[in-house]
Amino acid sequence: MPELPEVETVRRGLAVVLEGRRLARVEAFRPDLRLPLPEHFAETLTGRRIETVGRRAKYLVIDLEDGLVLLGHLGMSGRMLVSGLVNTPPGKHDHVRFATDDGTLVTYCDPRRFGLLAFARRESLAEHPLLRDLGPEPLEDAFSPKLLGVALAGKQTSIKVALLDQRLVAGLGNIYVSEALFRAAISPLRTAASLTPRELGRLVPAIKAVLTEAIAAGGSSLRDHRQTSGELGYFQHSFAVYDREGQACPGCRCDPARTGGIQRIVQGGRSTFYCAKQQS
DNA sequence: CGGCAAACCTGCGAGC
DNA sequence: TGCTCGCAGGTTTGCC
Repeated sequence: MPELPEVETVRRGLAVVLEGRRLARVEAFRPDLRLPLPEHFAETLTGRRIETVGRRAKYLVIDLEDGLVLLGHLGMSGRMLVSGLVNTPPGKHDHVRFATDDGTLVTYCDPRRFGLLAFARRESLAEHPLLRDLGPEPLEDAFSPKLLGVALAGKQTSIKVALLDQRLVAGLGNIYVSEALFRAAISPLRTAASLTPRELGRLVPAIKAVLTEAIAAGGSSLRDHRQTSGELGYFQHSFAVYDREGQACPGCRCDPARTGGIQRIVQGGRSTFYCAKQQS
């Protein structure tokens, strides 16, 4: 899955081929995604013109004519792949195909089916159940140390788990939380409410920087993420701590064989990676 | 409300 | 080769 940078990479790839095009043919091969595919999914979309391909948090937000909005979430393993038209049968995990009026095929593929496709209306988008509780976009100027401080106030959970809560800030996932906390030199074990203004002043720019750099790299490709072209992102080569248990952290000169290097712990049921020497 | 485990589903690598 | 186990970019639900 895709976190914000991966979804943004996919959004950009889709925008190039979809914006201004009309959907000539839509085929749904199975309806049982995380949420059932909407009734009359293909018929509703067929013939409609796509205006813009946007993003909110980890959701793709595709605006079509007449105020119809298609929401897409890639879950853990979802992909949107762009190709020329083919007449081959869909792959085992290809669930939906969208063909445009100029001969482009977009295939939604998701082996684990944790992703979803849903309809919304433009005029009530912010109130849609999937979007209404989302916190601020971390790359917008409004996402400031002060705003994050308010969101974290009173939270006795760890800062790691708090940053994964999409209601507090929207778009971070397991990779970029570990990476941002490393950059800000803050221990993932700290209580959310315990961060000082000074620390929040490091954390917010760290979040913005790591997301921005990851978007520029086309996201991180560990197992599933692909750009719409099928190419790999390459930000995984820039990880400081994620998936690097036992290795030396880039800021430490200490010998990982002696200090244990980067630690892996479990918080909220998910792996956290950090350097105990640099993060407190 | 908070916190945590389990659930959803498939695939892959490690270890035996 | 083949089995089991643990783990995976997410989110929701149910229980205490």
